Amino acid sequence: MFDAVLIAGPTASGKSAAAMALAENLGGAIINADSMQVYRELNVLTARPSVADMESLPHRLYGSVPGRDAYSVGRWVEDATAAMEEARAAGQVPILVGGTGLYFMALLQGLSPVPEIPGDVRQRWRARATTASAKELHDALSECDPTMAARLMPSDTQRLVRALEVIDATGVSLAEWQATAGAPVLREERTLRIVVAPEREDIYAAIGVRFDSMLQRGALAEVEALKRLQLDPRLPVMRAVGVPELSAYLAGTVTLEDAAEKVKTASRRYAKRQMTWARRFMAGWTWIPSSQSATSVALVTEPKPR
RNA sequence: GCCCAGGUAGCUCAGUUGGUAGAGCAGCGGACUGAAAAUCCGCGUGUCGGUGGUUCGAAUCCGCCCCUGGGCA
Repeated sequence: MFDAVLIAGPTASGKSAAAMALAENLGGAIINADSMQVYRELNVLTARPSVADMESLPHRLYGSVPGRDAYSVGRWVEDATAAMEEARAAGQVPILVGGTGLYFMALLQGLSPVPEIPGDVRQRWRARATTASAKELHDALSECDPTMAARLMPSDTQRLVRALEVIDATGVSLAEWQATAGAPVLREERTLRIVVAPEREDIYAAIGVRFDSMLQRGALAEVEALKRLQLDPRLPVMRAVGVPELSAYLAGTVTLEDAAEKVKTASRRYAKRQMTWARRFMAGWTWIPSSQSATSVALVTEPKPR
């Protein structure tokens, strides 16, 4: 049997249904591998599994983190590792499903052992990034860490900030930290790896339909409740696809129609990025092109248990 | 029916005194190690509504026709 099953794929591809089918067949526990479905406040907008689904089969790491936290790959690897152990202890096969490619990579390759950056250092650079231009950040990085400065695009604010906080807090270049490979949590050959990837036009169509139904099921109320928490707009929850767009509508800046179009566009672009990632890093996985993934996945699992 | 304003990239529109066209958005490709649903990089040929004409040369000037919007009857 496998140590774990990994199911990746773009948004609205039908991964969750595939995971459900598999979990049922194998006696598995579903573990979330999606950076946004972990947030408590985001439910309909992130297409989290329904309450009925979560009750019928074991699910972990869904809505387990408060939006005020800035979650991270590092924390997820820890959480997922613990969740997998719990599943195995209960005699269940861990089935990790989600759209966050980086999370799967971290599990399979491990994360370089970069020390945790103190909150105040982190805050300082992030605050700095809101006032300083990318160019200024890049200049600052060139001063203290020319290696990373040369490696990064001078416009890549987010990575510049990361490089800055690391050199600032540890005195060592992020390049140097990353030169040390991390320890994989899972051995690739002991996993079943599946990419659910329907035709692009099918995904795009599904995205449109799905968002319309999200509106029906209370996406607006969800964003309204989130707004009431008055969280820092830079936090990950606040940047989930749909949150900024629907907030703008609630603030009266745009019509609902325009906001909805924007959300769909953002989702399409996200799906496209996910596909790029999958082509690059998941080439050796089992690709299921059909959107009838639930049944296909069940078939894939039968042939070769090794 | 007449008058006016338009018809240029999938969409919204630029296009100076005629030298065969370019922005934004969309779309496509790519990068990716603790914010990753993030962040960033790259890609612009399209009967310039149609058709005749003027000209060495027409998206640009002229005629006719078609379509859209507005006005007058």
